[in-house]
Amino acid sequence: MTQSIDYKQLLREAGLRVTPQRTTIVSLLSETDDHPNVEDLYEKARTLDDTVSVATVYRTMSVLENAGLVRKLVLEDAPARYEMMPQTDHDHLVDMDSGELVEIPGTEIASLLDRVAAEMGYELVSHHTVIRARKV
Amino acid sequence: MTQSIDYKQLLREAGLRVTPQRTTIVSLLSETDDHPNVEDLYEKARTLDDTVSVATVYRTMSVLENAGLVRKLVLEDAPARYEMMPQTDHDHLVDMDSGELVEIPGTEIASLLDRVAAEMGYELVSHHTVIRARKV
DNA sequence: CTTGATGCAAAGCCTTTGCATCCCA
DNA sequence: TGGGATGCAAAGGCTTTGCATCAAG
Repeated sequence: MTQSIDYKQLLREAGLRVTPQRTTIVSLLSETDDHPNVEDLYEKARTLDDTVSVATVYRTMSVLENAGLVRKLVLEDAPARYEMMPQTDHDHLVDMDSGELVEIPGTEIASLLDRVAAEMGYELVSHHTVIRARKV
Repeated sequence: MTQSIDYKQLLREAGLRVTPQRTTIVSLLSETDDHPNVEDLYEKARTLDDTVSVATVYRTMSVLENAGLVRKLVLEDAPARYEMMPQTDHDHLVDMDSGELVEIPGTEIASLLDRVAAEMGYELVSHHTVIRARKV
């Protein structure tokens, strides 16, 4: 059982069509610790399958996001980045000096926001928290 | 002493040049409860001063943001919105049904994020939290 | 086969910028 | 009067889309 098959199953189970392009993109995104943007993914995908187009990367990210397989990270003054939907809930911190994107582990933030939303009469659907910070 | 003068002083005290366009834009932004985007501001400004250009609105928002007078709100799939730098710290909630942007009062979120950053060895510079939610 | 997926290139949207002119300090 | 601010229009960066073709189911 190759890893490739796992990614195909992931797509299939989400009710999505399995194409070589989608399989390539999902495998790249699954196997990186980065939070790549579309250009990153496009360039890496090209080295594995030179038929992939940027349009397909964009369309695939959109499809994957709607299917709940991928999370889109919207940052200021930079193209969106993506990560596979995290198993362990986390938020993000941008190191202002290096530009690095660091994951903030834990559900502490989520549960606070959940409570805050509830207190305002809302049910939280999702949240987006980005901290900009510098190393001490 | 008119309000107009207050806005001019606000600019002057920030070390910025006082121009009719900036004064108009600051007054509009100060007197609204909305969180207008550039287009909103441009259209409103036009009704008061038909010399204002979109480019100036963009440049003014950038200048005001750098001066710490204005906060930029970056949202998904929508142009950035702006608000005068809040006196009372707050975050934002997007009502997914109405599209309305609601302010979340209090510093509870900020202090949690502050602590979280510190625990990771960082000093928080700013944070950006947007909750997407539905009315219960 | 039929319908959705893809590649390509063009278009779209928001934002920035070059340049000549203007005007605040 | 000098340097920053403005208007205009063009360009830029990221993303979406129309259309013909392709291929998954």
